[in-house]
Amino acid sequence: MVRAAGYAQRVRIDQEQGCTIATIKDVAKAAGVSPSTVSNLLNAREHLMHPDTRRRVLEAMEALSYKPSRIAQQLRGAPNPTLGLIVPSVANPFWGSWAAELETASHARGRQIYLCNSQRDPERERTYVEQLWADGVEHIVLSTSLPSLDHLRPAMDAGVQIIAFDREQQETDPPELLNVSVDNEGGTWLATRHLLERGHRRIAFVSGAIRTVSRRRRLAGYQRALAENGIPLDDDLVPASPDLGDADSGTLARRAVDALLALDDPPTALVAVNDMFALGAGAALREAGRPDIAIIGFDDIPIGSLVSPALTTVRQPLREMAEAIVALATEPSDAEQRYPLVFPPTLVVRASTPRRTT
Amino acid sequence: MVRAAGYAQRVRIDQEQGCTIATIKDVAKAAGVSPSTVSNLLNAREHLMHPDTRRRVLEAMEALSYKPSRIAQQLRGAPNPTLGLIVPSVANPFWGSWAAELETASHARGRQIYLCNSQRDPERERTYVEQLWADGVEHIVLSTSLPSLDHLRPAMDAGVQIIAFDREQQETDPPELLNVSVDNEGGTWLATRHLLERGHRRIAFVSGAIRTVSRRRRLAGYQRALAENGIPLDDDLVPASPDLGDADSGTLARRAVDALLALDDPPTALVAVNDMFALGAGAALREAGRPDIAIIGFDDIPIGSLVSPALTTVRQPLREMAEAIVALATEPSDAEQRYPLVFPPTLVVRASTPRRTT
DNA sequence: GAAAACTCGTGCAACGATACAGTAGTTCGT
DNA sequence: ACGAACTACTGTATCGTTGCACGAGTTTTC
Repeated sequence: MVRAAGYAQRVRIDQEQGCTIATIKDVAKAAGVSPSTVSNLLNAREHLMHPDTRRRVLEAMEALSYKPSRIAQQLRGAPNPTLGLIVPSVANPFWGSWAAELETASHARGRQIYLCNSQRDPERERTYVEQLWADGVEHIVLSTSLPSLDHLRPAMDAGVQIIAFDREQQETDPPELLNVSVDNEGGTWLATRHLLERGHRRIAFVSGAIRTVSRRRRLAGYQRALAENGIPLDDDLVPASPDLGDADSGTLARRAVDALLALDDPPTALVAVNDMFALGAGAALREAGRPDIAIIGFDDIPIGSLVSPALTTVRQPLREMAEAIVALATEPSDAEQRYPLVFPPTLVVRASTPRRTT
Repeated sequence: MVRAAGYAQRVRIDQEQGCTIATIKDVAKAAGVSPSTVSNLLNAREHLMHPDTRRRVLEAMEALSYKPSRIAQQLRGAPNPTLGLIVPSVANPFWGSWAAELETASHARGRQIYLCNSQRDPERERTYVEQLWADGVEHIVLSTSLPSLDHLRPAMDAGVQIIAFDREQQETDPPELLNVSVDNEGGTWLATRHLLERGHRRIAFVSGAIRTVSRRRRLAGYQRALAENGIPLDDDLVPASPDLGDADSGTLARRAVDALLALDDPPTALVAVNDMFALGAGAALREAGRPDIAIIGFDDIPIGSLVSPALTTVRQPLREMAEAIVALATEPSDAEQRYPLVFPPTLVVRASTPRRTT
């Protein structure tokens, strides 16, 4: 609430040193016209000035290397063209890949991206949204799986368009919220069916805390596939975890694997909630001398193809989703017809899911 | 240069719908005082108003859920407290970890971070710097290894403080530029010496294009360690690559490994320019049936401990470097004495560098 | 030949917040 | 009793840009 005063001094010192940046008035003076005329030129109203004037103003702008102050423009109501992107954890390669993909799609339409790291903390999520809002950013892609988005109401009420990613629509969602996501339930269903086809019957589900919308759906897909094949659900095969796991998913996966191997009737295959858990579980299994146990991941992060055995996984169509989101932010009405909001996953079979042998 | 006009309309429509956000005038009117008084309260000048007035103003602010417009404050010269961070590739787990680390250090001092992805493109680097500058951001951490930073002169002249990361100081650098980096040359020297101690004599260096300051230094460290041990340099052991490699380092590493294995006298150990190349090379070696060849990476990304064999690597002290950088941005004079600008790396020995057997 | 229309501009108020000068009204010192 | 000092505010100009109303001078129209 209370802030130290006196920052205007700094600006004044800069000016005394001659580090001043040119304003519209400087350009106007240099060109011998009024600021209004310069503004007219800048705002596509060139038709109401003489070509000679136009040229003089352009020369003055060039000479002073003038750039309009976006802060002043924003004060007048101009939007900040930047797209905000909030992710749970940049240290997690999946979110890094996602950010890179959205960057590419956004850049193709001439919009830059500010990426923010929420650490899955709703409070940080809120402060980043308000920070972006304070900077005039109009569109925010919120990669979150929190069931409720109430903490963002103030910003949404103020007109910030929020597009949620990795979070299928909930009943309690406000109507202006858009949700773009892969079909999580369908993805783990594919994964589990793949393991069933390879002869596995005792299949575990390895995950951090199942507290997000997407993880609930992934668990549901695993359960549906088992149920459809007449395999009874066994809670022992879904070890509980208190933490969500991002950079530390290695530790969590290891703990889950230890619990599974300690069972009287351990599983022959694992469905991991994502690739990071799959990699962690794989390392734990090899250390425990059970490299025979099959593992399938979810996300298809690039590293999955570099490790050995290469990871079988469920691919999220990141490129297509990124394009849809950027289109939604750029031309909402048009894009809402062209793109779905839930995208189909695909199975990527590699070496980590061998046929059951024993 | 020329932009579509008419955005003030949007604001007006919002206001008609009642979505108006409270301004300092609204608060003043509601509290029955002048805007100046509200401003005085906001700017730590409470001593010059009656306690009752103070209370009324605070109540009005609360009732209208007023937040000062930072855009207006910035127009008056207030700084944007956000820290800008530009990285070459968020899809690369090392840069993701670095961003997360800087986020944590920065958050501890109450400053948020805008992360920008440059794709190693100087032009993008420039537009992001100017974007951040346009938003009033005063401190930018530029994670780049480009030898020249001339493209950022305009912003630096305008007073934007740039702190370069992963780039040791160059002679041509302007004096106001700060460079924070790990001792790259010392790191690969450590790595190479470790392989020598394990009995290896024929050691290759696997990298993407060696076009950045940090990679040149890493190559130099490898060469120095060999020279110090009387091993002649062999260009065949440093396969050239046209691309730098980030998300695609798997492919590049594979190509390098193929070239090395085709030699008459192939290496028994590899020094990789970073962990991503090390992982890619490891996969390629296993596929080629040569899992016996030792590999050491650089960076110590979290995944390195999850793969098998776990990756021996050179750790960058990211936490310490992040703290130093945030301190430099927050209290420059103080921090310049407390922290070094070049940080020592440490060797992390795991399973991927066995003693030479044959 | 006067009104209308067009050309090429300028002046002004506003966006929201702020620093400083100014100004009533009260209290104090001598 | 009268200026000085204090308290508790307010008025105003400013940051850089913009849209609209206005205006002076020239050309066209009937």
